[in-house]
Amino acid sequence: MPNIREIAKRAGVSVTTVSRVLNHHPYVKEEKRERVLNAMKELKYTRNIQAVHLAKGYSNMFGIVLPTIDHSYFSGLVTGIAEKAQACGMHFALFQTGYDPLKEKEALMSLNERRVDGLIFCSNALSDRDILKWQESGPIIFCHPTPHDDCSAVSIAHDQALKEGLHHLAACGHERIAIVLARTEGANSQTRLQAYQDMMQSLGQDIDEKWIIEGKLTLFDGKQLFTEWQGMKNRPTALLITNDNVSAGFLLEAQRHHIKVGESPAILSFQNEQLSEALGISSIEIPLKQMGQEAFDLYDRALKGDAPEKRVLPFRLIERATTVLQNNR
Amino acid sequence: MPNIREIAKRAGVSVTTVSRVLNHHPYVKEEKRERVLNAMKELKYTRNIQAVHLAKGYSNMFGIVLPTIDHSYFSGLVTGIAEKAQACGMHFALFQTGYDPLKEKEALMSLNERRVDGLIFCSNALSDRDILKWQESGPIIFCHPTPHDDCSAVSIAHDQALKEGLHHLAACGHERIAIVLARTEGANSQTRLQAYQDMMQSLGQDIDEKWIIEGKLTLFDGKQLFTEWQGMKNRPTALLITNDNVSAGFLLEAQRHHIKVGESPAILSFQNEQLSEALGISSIEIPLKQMGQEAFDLYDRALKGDAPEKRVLPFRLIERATTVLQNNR
DNA sequence: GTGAAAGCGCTAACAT
DNA sequence: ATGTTAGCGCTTTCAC
Repeated sequence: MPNIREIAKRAGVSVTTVSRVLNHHPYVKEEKRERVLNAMKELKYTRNIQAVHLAKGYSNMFGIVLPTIDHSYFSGLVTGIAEKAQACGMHFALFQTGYDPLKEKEALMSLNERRVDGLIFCSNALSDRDILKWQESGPIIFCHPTPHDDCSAVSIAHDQALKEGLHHLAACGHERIAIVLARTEGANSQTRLQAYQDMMQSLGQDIDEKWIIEGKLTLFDGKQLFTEWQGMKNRPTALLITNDNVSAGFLLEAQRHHIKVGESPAILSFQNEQLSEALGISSIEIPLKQMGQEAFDLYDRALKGDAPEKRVLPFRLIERATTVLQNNR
Repeated sequence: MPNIREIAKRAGVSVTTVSRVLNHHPYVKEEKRERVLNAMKELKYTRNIQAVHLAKGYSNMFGIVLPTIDHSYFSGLVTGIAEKAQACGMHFALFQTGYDPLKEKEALMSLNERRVDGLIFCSNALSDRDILKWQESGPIIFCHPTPHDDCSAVSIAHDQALKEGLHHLAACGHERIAIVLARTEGANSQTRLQAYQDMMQSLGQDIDEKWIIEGKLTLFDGKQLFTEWQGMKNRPTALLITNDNVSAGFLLEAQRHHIKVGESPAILSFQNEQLSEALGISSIEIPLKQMGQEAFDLYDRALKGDAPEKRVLPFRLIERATTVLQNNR
């Protein structure tokens, strides 16, 4: 593995010139540039990126932090981030946390010790505030609404989407509406629940505490949810489910049990991936790819020193078979 | 950002001692270790991992190369790899290629310039042989059967699984069986097709060239496949589909068209993710997580200089509703 | 335009 | 046990 010193010797120039060629610096005579390029070819030179990193002080590498990549929500988000990153010649490491605060801290450690220049949090267990303490080591971007104004974030207007969803269910004739969340999150969960409670109150509907269901993320969780729903004494007639996989699991399990259409609860989902379209599940579209792209853009701007920015993306309610006007309730 | 020199000064020791403390070297007096640790705390020291990488010559970082993370096959595989990697304190970068050879080459470049110590290829467009040329820069692992004996690989016995699948379909009374592949791959595709052809011949069934279908990877592709199937003059009565998402798309589209059970073709799928269970699709289980774990293990061993190794994991045919005994064909 | 030389922050002989 | 010192391979002033 030759280094630039050897290339310099071979080409009869200084290491500086070699470095200039390497970095496309303009001030190099064409003739010398050629000589250097040839020497590189002959010696099969490849730069040692680690040395570049040390000398420059950054690595063009960032980290994506998420609970698990094995879920369409997050893999969709990552795909969007990756597209843009790749176009900029940036690389990224993946940190899977399983919502373990310790693992999230490891990602923050990687930022601290400069393994990555910055981090994009797709979802986090630690509080946003705690995470932002590490910002002096590099930019941190969130993919959910966050109240802190010293950081950039991208998201849809979750509260508004939730309200619109409830509105839709109400318009379909439902009053006994349950809400199904992915997990118990700190601040976000609170605001969402608040929106739910406000909305239900305005419908004049008391909330059964069993109607607030948390910790549902996968298809399997959705199947279980159906069983739980069956076991409820005070069954909701509609479910607002914050993830397509859960909705699909619920619906498929309902079908497997040959639940009659009239008896199955209405389902309004979030995300709108291919699966919910194929199953005819009404869903509020979350533009994941775009969200990922914007997240990267925000990261890129933060790197350049731009001021923090909040971006709110549009959502769209897509009506399908699981939410239709009810007359008999 | 203090460096070890400053820590050394503050603690009244040499940089070597600081380095030793940092690397848990045994030969350090407890008292000095304390002093160093204190100095670190006081100055809020964190090591610069880039400098460590340069000095050591490796980075404990590898790359995972795949067409897209936004597919349950690959995200499952990555999850398995990540679990093991994380347990070893290793990090990884993701390279999404979309089966673009140029992008695969970029990943190989990253290996070459030591951004990563090695690569795990989940699936590749370039030939295995071409990829292996880069092995002098670091270990390369494949996640499919490969004939080259200078590399490690993990997979299930694809050919055997395919044969067992065809056997099963034949046992259910099918003779006109189509095969649906993810894409036109070089060597792998050939051997699979060979297995298909051999098997069909032994069934005494001529193959309609339209029964060999390629380029199907997603749920959406599966929906399209149904339409294509409907349009065929010489319709197969059974489909061997190499991916659950495609199978699900096909089945759901069939259901949407109210195809009667007897008229819908039998489906035997591969992968066996939650979705195929929920939909009652017969599927040949591919132990993705385990495959990922083994892939990492192979990588780890290759790093240590162990000899290349091929690992073949067990598969399992799970019968469900889409493959049942037919009497009327 | 070009080059000498001083880092970047850490590791690892080697000497003591 | 501990310290001195020479790298690791590149970038980047600064002077010419």
